[in-house]
Order: sequence, then structure tokens, then C-alpha cells
Amino acid sequence: MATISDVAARAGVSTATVSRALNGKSTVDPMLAARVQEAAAELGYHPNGLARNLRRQETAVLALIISDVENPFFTAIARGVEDLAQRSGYSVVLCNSDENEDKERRYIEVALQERVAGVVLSPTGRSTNVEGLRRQGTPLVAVDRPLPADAGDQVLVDTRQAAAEATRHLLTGGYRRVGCLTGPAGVRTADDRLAGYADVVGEANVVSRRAEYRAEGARLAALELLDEPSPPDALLVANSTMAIGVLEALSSRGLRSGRDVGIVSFDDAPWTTLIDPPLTVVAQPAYEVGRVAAQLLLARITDSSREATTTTLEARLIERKSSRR
Amino acid sequence: MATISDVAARAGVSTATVSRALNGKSTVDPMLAARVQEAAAELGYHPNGLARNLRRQETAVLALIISDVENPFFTAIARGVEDLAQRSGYSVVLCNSDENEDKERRYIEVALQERVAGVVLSPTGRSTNVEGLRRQGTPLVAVDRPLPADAGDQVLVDTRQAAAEATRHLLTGGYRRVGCLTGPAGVRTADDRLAGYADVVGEANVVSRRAEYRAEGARLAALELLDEPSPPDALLVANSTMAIGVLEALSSRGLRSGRDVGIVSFDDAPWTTLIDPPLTVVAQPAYEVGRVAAQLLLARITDSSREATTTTLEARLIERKSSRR
DNA sequence: AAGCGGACGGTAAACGACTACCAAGAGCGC
DNA sequence: GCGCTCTTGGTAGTCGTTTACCGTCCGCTT
Repeated sequence: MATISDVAARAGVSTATVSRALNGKSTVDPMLAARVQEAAAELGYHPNGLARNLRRQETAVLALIISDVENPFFTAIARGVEDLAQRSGYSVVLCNSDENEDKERRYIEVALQERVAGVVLSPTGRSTNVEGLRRQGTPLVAVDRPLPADAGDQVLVDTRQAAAEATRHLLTGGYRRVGCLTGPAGVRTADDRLAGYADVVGEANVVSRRAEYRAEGARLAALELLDEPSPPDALLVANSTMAIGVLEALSSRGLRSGRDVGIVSFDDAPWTTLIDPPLTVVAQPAYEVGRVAAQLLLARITDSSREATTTTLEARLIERKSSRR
Repeated sequence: MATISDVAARAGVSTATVSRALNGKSTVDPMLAARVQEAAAELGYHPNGLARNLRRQETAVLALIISDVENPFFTAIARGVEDLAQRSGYSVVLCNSDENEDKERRYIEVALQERVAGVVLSPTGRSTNVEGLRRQGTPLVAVDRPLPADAGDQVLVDTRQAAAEATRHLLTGGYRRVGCLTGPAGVRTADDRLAGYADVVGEANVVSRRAEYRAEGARLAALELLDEPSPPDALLVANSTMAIGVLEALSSRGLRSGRDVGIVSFDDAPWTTLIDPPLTVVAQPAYEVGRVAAQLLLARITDSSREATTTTLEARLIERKSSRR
């Protein structure tokens, strides 16, 4: 593997000159520079990023740790982060914590060890530990879910408000007994969506189940709800993956969404318009969340003394037919 | 930021001892080791991975460069790679080339500079350049699409065969004029699927359109096909993202899949059973592709002289109702 | 008591780049 | 010819680890 000294030897100059020629710092005689370029090309020289970063004490890599690669909401965030970061010359590496606190911890550790320039994190849950990042002064912005007791930058979605609006929408649509299917306790988005729902129906009328943010758990939970003595006639579902399970549950009971059970789900997945009836959803500005997070992160990288901010973006209810009789 | 010498100073030993104590190599007096551990904890010491890797000349990071984070097929591959890699102590960083050759090149460059231990790559297209990786001897395995003129490890899916089977299935289902909607020319999976289709209908009867592997282009292309003088009465669609566009096109023309136009699509996305009629699909073993790729990569990392292999996995036709009248 | 081997831990040299500092040479005015 | 400035490029130190090598100490055998 060619090193800078190989190039230097081949071009008949010192390593310092090679470094200067290749990085365009300081001035180097054009002829010498050309010779260096040529030597580098001939040897297929790629600077060793490890050595470079070690010396420079900085990397142009951002880590994005998300809770589920298979959830379109998070991949849209990834796109947002990436588009913006690329433009500033940063590369983004994506780590999938899989809603698993161990994996999350491991990836935070990797980010720390690799000395990435900054981290965008969607915390899996209660016990996310960012002490390490904080101590090392690694810039961090949390997305989707706030960090427990933290004063860092955050980009959130006003999900409680959105859940309330969706619930209200179902109620005015003529449904009487609205239920709620949400994610695990301790996951802030899950709790907030439930809370927004409860705000509207009133504590006394809460009919809810929790499940992992996955299809299968949601299917089972929906079934439980439907089998109650007085089952809900409408459901607020906390994300699109769960919605898949809920719709399966409905069809396995011969129920039709909209007519029999009103449905509103979070996240405007691409397939939601394909089904019959099309799904009413709460569209979250995922791409925008990613963009803003990246912006904040870059700003903090260049000026670490910035004050921490919390940005809350609005979600938007898209009325389709699954919430109408 | 605490370094190893800080820890050494605090524990009153040399850096060598700290290193040994923390890495469990060689033997260190248990009492000393404990003192080192404690000092490290107190200082919140995280070894500098850059320095470590520079010295060790190796990293425990694998790069996975995929062509589209928002495509479930690729995220399933990512999961497969990750599950296996984690088990061997490797971390996986995911890079999204977005079907864009510039981004792909950039990420290959990053992988090279960061000296990752290996690369899993789904080449975007014709001009993917892995010369750099080859020269540096970075282990590489290609997934989904073969590398042009390459002798490296590959994990592919027998997609031509699967396309042929799907086409045959439509034909025996009573459809007369089967069309094909595939991806861009030069993308091997797109070409193969078209070829498999052509194998069955015969060159003379080919009715096809190409589009990006995205919903919108597929929608337009489908519309074109449907507006022909003698439009096809069945369509083979090359991936699930395109299928979304096709289904939109159908419904905008008031056509019903199955009854009016038979549809078979590649990729068993989670929503395909939710629509009415459920979509007949060619399920690709994406997770398995990822697993095998990771296995191959790890094997090659430990033994770089292994002979290159090409693994071809079988796809499976799942008959549902969109391919029946 | 001398000799020996094993266990332990320190010293210092890498790894590969960047860069502060310095030296040499060129050009120029006097 | 001298001294000045300016450009150019080399020397060597540095980033934070790991590890080859070596010295020391301890206990045991003979």
C-alpha cells in the first residue's frame, strides 16, 4: 500500500512537498507539483485517512445512528442529513441501532473511537447514554426523540399535537369510540402520541395498547382491541409499520377500514394511497428533520459555543378515506 | 480529551501497561490492571480508534455501499450484513450511493481512505470503478449486481430465471400480451429481468419500457404502455418501488390489477398483501444475500488468497391475486 | 550461594500523514 | 559585494496507540 514516502521517493522530493502539492496548501513549484501528481497517480496513492485525521485531529465524517433502517421515516431522515452534509463535504455513515440499546451503545462507542466530527442520533429509549459524547465534546443532535435530561440540540416533530388533531378528526368523522395503538412505554414518540390522543378523548375514555414499533406486534394488539366486549370503532396508529399489522388484523376479521373501523396512522408511506380505501395519515416532515439536524450539527461543529436549540416541526394531517364512513 | 498517557499518569504506570491492561493482552498484575481500569473510568477515557487502527493496520469496520436506502430490498441486505458482521465483532457503516455514480465514487474513496476492513457494494451501474480497492487489496464483495469484468466475490440472485418464470406464470394465467417495465439500461438486474421476460415471450413480442427504479418514472412509463394502440394486458415490473407507480397508473385509468391487467412485481414489500388484490411478487432472498455477502467478506479478510466465488441465490414466485383474472 | 527461568512492566520505535521551523537560493537595490 | 526580502523545500516533531525488546525482580533448583 503506497504511502506518502513512496510518492516522495518516486517524485524525488520530500514528503513535506508531496503533502503540500497534494493538498494545495502553501506554494509549490508547478513543475514539481505536476511530478508529484504523476507519481501519486502511478502508484495509485490514496492518503491514509487514519493518519491524516490523527494528525489533523478532525474527520469529515458524520455518524447517523437511527433506530430502524427498514422504517421509511428514518431513511427519509437519512436522506435529508446526507444531502446537506454532502454539500459541505462531509460523508455520512449510517448505523442501525435496531431499537436495541446494546447496538446503540456499541455504535456510540464506535463513533467516539473513530472520532467522527459529529453525531445525529435518534435515541432508542430511556437509557440512551450520551455521557461519552458529551465528555469528549462531540457535537450531537437528537432527532425524533428527545434525550432524557439533556440540553443539546434537538429536532423534533410536534407529535402530541398531531395525535390530538388526528383523534379530533376521527371524532368529528362520526366515530364514537376511538382507540390508540402506540409504541413501547418510555419511547417518547410513543408516549406523546398516546398523550395527544388522551388529551382529546379524555383519560376516562382511553382504550389503548402498546406494542413494538413493528407490524406483527401491532397486529396482535389490534386483534386484542377488536375482541374486547365493546371494541373501538376507530384507531389511531403510531407508525406506518404498525399500520401494516393493523390492516392485516382488520382484514382477518373481515372488517373494512373507514366503513367499519376508522384508521389514521402516522407516517405517509408510499403505499398508503394504494390501498383501498387510501389511508389517512399524519405526515411527518422526515426529510426536513434530517436537513435541519444536519444544519444544526454543522453549525455546532464550526462553533461549539452555540446555544442549544430545540426545533419542533409540524406534522400535517392528510385526510384520505380510511377515516370516513 | 483524555489520552492513554493521561491514564498512565493517573494510574502511575507506563502507557505500555495501560495498553496491555485495557486490551487484556499479555499478563498484567491484577492489582495494577484494576488501578488502570479505574483511572480510565475516572477520566472517561476512550481509546483513539484512529491511532489504534493506524498502528494496528486494521479496522473492525465494514463499509456497505448500497444504491438506495429507501428501497426495502437494500435495507434487508443491510440487515443481513449487519447481523452477521456484528457477531464477529465488526461494525457496519452504511453508505447510500443513491444510484449516483459520483456519490458511489466518493464513498469508495472514503472507504479507501478510512482503511475499512472490507466493502460490500451494490454497484450502481456501468462505470463503477473498483480499481482503487483492488490495488489496495481491500476485500470486496459485490451484491445484487455483478461488477463489470471482475473476478471478485459476488452474491447474486437468479433474476433472469425468476423473470422468465414470472412471465410464464402470467401467460399460463390467461394473459395474452405481457409487457415488461424494467430499470435503466446498463443496470444488470434491469437488463436481466428484461432478458428473462424476453426469453419467454420471444423477441418479436417484447413490449417494454425502461425507467429509473422509482415510482414516478414507472408511473409514466406504465401510462405510455397502456396508451398504446394494443396495450399489454399484463405487466412484469422490475421492483417494488416501480410497482407503486404502476399501480397508481392503473388506478388513474380506472383499471384493476388482476382482472384488467395482470401484475407481477419483483420484491416482496410488506405492503403487497395489503392492497386489493394482493400483489403477486418475485420474492428475492435479500436478507440472505446480505448474510452470505458478509460471510464471504469475513472469509476473505482472514484469508485473502481464497478463490473468488459467485453465489447465485434463487428467487421465489409468490402467487397472489394480481396475476389471476 | 549461584544460576536460571518466568513474569512483569518500562523504553522507545514504529504506523503515515501534516506542519512549524529553518536553510538555501534567487532577485534586487545600493 | 552586501544585505534584504521572498520563495521554495527539507528536517524533524507531533498526533495516540501498540508492541518488540530488554531489564528487573522473584522464587526455585542444584
